Amino acid sequence: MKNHEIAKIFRGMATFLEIEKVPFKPQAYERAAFSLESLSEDVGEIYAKGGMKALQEIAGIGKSLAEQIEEYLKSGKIKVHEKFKKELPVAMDELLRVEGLGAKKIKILYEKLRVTDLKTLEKAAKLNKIAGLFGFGEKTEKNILQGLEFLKRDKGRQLLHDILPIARATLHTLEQQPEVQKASLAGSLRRMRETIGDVDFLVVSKNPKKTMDFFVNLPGVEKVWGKGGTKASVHMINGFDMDLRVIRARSYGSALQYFTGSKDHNIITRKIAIEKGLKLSEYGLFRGKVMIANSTEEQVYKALGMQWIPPEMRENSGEIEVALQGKLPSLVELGDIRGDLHVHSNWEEPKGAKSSLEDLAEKAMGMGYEYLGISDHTKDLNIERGLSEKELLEENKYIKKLNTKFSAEGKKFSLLHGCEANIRKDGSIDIDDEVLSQLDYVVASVHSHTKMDVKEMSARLERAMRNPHVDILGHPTGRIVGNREEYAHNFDHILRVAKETHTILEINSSSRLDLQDIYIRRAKNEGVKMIINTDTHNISQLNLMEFGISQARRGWAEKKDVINTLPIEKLLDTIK
DNA sequence: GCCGTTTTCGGCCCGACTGTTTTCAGTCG
Repeated sequence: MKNHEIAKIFRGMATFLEIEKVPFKPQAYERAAFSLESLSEDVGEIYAKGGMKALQEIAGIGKSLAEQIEEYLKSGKIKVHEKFKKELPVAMDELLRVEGLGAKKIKILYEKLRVTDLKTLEKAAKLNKIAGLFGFGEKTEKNILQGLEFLKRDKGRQLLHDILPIARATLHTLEQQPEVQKASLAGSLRRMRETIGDVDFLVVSKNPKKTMDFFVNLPGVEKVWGKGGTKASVHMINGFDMDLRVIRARSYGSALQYFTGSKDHNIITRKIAIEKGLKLSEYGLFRGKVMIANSTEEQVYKALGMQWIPPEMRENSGEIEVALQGKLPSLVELGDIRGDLHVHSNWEEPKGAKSSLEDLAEKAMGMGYEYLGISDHTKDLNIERGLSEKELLEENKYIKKLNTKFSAEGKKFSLLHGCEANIRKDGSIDIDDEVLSQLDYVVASVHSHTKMDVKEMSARLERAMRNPHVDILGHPTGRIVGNREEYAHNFDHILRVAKETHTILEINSSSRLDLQDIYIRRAKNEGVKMIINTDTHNISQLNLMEFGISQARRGWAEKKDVINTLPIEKLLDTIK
């Protein structure tokens, strides 16, 4: 897809124009970049099909930008961009990551000191050359050095799974403070993004100063880098940032709406306010000086003429249009889930750390589940000591015995028995059909030979999905957030075959988060059913379900799209 | 540079904080 390449150039153009102090054009380029990135079709194809006219139908693209896109498609370059790059040949992306450095300062640093990247910046700062520049001072130079230090340890965006527990613990200690009346998570964490840049807290406090002092002295705080009357920001030793905003109780709703974002979602909501002759800020929705709505998010959205939008949807990917029409989907919730069908037990690893079937069942019952599906690895996967046909059948017998016991004890709970079979290189399954047919269900996953080309992989997945015993395609695209790229695949092809064969696509709740939200949305639109599983390898991971739920919600999935919201009989019917 | 059923011209999201250029530009979210 050329979309991202062109978007990146447009972002660069926005930066250059900002430096030149050209009014309004930077935003125009930013908007166009964002618009290209959220496009599901390749601009090359759009152009091939409909020419310049089709390009100009893309939001934020007019005559001039359409010409630039055409130029890029034809030559791989855009002249104006090349010209700007020549004028300011610096590693802009890299330098912009330094806290407090923006495009304009970077330009001065280049012109006066020939700073082109982080290395030359550090050198200039250490030689004390920055402090004397016009517009710079001692403090700025010191901040740049500290910014560079932090950048070295900065882990960048961190996994939601790692950050959420820390953030919740911090939220809890904030709530314990006697002067704190209300507190909430905000930002990308409240939207449950896959990765988190920094952690945002919102509090209402009877004593803002006291709360802020408490916050900047939390254990793990390495540096306070901003502290005013309403806001404090800290760097944590673990390499991420946390922000605290103290707000008044009466504007809690508008502040929560504002600080939850996303930025693009907010820009649109503010524009809608303007169209209605109103003004929206974190302090409220106003007509002139008259406050119209501010105490709850519901009030704010309602006054803008739309439904309250779940945070997971607030990415400016069409949610506002739908909310204005009053047609938001009713997203799947954690409470809708009746069971989990991707769970590994110690049957595959008798002396290892995995849990027994009894323990897993007990925990699942405690969580209110109606069923839990055991899906141990199968024989091709040596690392996890996958089960042979014989071992699977033994496990099957044992599970049947346990179910008899549960029912004798009057428990409304069943263990289901499946397996997570391997999809071999040629698309065959590593367990005999005869044995597969005796299980309640089969999850099939790719665990090997992931470097195939699209065509081979498509044929491989198709063959697996066409196996009549395969019910669920496990972690369908093979990605692991921040760790492994998805393998080459054609998602349209996966969807087509899944639809035809009634194969269920898994939403894996572990750090795979596979399917991704954009794929979930496409599966939903095609009517392909999904299942949210945890892929539990350790009993505590049964709790990961909430991450799969948030992923599903970010993909606009509803209860009806997710089969493990069904009672057991209907679930088994659907699988068959 | 884009956009429009109030407009083809005149608008374009909003506010806090910092440091430095004593009144505001740059940066951030």
